Amino acid sequence: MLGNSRFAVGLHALALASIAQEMRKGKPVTSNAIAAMVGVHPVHVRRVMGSLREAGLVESQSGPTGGWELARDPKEITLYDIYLALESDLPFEMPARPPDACCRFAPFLPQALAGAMESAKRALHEHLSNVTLDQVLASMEKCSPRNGVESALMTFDIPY
Amino acid sequence: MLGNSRFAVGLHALALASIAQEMRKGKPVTSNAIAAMVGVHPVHVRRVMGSLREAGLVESQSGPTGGWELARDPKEITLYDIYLALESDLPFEMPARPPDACCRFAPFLPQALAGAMESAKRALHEHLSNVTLDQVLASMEKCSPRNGVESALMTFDIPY
DNA sequence: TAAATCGTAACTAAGATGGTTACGGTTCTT
DNA sequence: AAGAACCGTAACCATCTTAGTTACGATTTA
Repeated sequence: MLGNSRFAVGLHALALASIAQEMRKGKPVTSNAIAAMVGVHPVHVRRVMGSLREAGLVESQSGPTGGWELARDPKEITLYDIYLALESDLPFEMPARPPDACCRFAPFLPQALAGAMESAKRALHEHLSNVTLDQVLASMEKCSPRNGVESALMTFDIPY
Repeated sequence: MLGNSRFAVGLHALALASIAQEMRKGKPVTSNAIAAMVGVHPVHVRRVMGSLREAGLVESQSGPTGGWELARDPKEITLYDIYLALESDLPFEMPARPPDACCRFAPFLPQALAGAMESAKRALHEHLSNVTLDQVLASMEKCSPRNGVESALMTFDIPY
């Protein structure tokens, strides 16, 4: 586990924003709608989306008719972009140890360990930066009957 | 970050046990020694090592001359073995949402999201299961001058 | 002006993490 | 047999993270 749900929430929200953008031009998705659909608190959504906005992935608008919109083409948003916007670091960070607690018999071991952690991060980075939001959405269409998506769109306007 | 230090601590401890095994046949490493070298509390070390023992990676012995030893050849211990022994799951789990909070406009989206998470886990799994403890130790020798390791071994018996 | 939205601070509850102490069980040495 | 050096584990605690909740202000639309 990641310890938190920011990545999953952010990915879900971006997917919703992307679908909404395609289906209801000009009407952004609100935090409340995202929150209800993702199953978390609207304030939590705004916090996550705030990070995504800082990263330039979404834009927000106040007022009625306001909400969240993608700031980029879904083809140009990778899972790594999302991860980086929402988490301080990839997993497999070496925890910083107090200097005097350093391994006393070999300063080379921590270095080798850090190398192993780094290579895990690299592998992950490589994968995440090769999957786009667009691809995730495409996989949704693949695993659902066409009419399933159609009818789903009909209920997109239900009030939350 | 992983949220905790169990993986790093366990990897460090296993590396120490492996080196000790090679250098001081029959004299296992104690929790206290590991704790001092890794920079954490001895009880924390025993907790982590306990999980590694459950996974069959190490064995422990009580009494004076007791301590921790590898239960397997370092060539037969992968980073994935270690990770799995110490963490409940790889990162990128989809958080379980309450059923009635499920995305109401498309049950297919969560499915697609889960697919993206799964593929990240798969990529990570593949990498971790292809790196052995042996390789990590070998990389230590590579990045240190030979006499560095030699002199390091001299101080391995300092009391903690 | 009223309503709907984002922006954010503040507070809280719950859980994770790891340090610390304590005590019992093993095993070796003498 | 005694004592010392280990591991095993429970119990307790402080700290941090996470996310829910409330509240209030700013913005924008109708």
